[in-house]
Amino acid sequence: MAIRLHDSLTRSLQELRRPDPTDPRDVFTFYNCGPTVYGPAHIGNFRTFVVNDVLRRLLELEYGPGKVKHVRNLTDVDDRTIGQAKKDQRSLAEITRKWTDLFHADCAALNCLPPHVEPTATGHIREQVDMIEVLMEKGNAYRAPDGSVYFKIASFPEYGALSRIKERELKVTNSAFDADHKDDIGDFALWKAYKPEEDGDVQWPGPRTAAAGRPGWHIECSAMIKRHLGETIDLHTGGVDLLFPHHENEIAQSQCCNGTIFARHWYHSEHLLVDGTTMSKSKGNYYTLGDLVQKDFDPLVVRLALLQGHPRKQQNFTLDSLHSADKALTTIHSYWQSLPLKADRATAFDAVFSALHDDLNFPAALGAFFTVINRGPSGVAKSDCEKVLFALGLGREPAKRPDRRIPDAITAFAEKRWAAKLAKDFATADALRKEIAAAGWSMLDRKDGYSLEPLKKA
RNA sequence: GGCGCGGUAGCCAAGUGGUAAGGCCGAGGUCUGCAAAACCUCUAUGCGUCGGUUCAAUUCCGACCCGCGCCUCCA
Repeated sequence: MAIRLHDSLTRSLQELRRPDPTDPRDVFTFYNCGPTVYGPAHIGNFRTFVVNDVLRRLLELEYGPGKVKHVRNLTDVDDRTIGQAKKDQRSLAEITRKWTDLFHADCAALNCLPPHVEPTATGHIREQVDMIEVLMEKGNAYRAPDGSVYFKIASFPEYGALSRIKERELKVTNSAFDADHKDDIGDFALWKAYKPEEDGDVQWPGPRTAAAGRPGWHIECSAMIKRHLGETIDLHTGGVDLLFPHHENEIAQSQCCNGTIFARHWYHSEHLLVDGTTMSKSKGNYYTLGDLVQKDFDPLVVRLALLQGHPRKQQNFTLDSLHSADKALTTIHSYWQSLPLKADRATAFDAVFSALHDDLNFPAALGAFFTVINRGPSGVAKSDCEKVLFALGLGREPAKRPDRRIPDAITAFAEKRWAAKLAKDFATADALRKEIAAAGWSMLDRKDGYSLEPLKKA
């Protein structure tokens, strides 16, 4: 069953290329623009990474193990990382290490598979400089008076094909234009000359004839892709906001440098919104995974919530959607656990996969999944269900909520209530239940005993 | 202004030229002293508004209203 995905360049549904199964060197090459590690990623960022994670899982299921190469970068040098290092009075490396570690922990909590390669911008300075030099030699780039290097978009007639931007509407003021020493407002930096007052000790030797400094943002992806995946890749993905200018610029750089098609397929996922608007640090209206875990939500619940909207549609994130996902996940897992090992209906979940393969239609896939669930476990094999759970990345038991020590007073109340209940003194038992609840705990009775759980926060 | 997306039950959300998947909430029920959990049943004659095409439109076309995103920080 072929995987079809919306392609941003042609704005149509296109089948993804299937690598030759008999040629071990022929793998599907997949690049996903990663985070800038200067602070905690918010769940809007994670929507994109979760969507890409499901995509990667589907590709591996479809093409077989070892037939997909997934690369996702870490942007560890740019205005924001440098700015954060300066603000915290730490080295750039310390700052990016710190936030990279958190990012990895969050990804693991969300059950995202690590990409096969996770290159960093600072680890590929040489590759970036090499590309810039080629672009300068070919006349696609020029040195500005301050020693920076800019890409000349006039040298690339196809510029704007992805974003359909032909004439740039000049919302930008002329002062910004002048300050950047560009020939044209649309030109963008490949290399930024070192500025002692801003850049601290962050600098590298530049391309020939250029000043020392650091790479511009866009060139890192072009260079890392070339290095790890080759000059032409099968799929390039990211959030919609990267479509312009980032991806447009990547195309310009790579195609001018390499003289070949850069990416066969472009895919962009839409934004997660909060209160009907994009979440951003400047608005302060964002949640991190940590925020939600503190509210007692399992990261896997967050993952399910992120899968409840179509990835190419904006999705409004609410705490309510988390409660909904929490219940739904419980149902999914209890169904999964109830399944027999063997079964006679191997095709039970076909509708789930066809929805997934049809442009990652998560809502339809989840709908199909629950339709199977509602039919009951009869005839459905655990292993088939596990394949679905693997694709969705929901296949592990929810992490135990952080065990909170049960206060002795609560234990005492519980013991008393249990005794009262056994003695059929229900009035006392009910009163004690209320006491326990008022203290923030919930007493769950079983046949032969009870357990205590903290009441969920709202 | 340019480019793009969306408006489907209380909330979220898929979808089709022939009269609406699924999840959450809610209601009722079974089961347990109660509570929780689990399981069963029920919940849109209607899909932003107004026109048009059609035997038939939520689905196609047009206009309009409303919301959101991007237009060089941004998943």
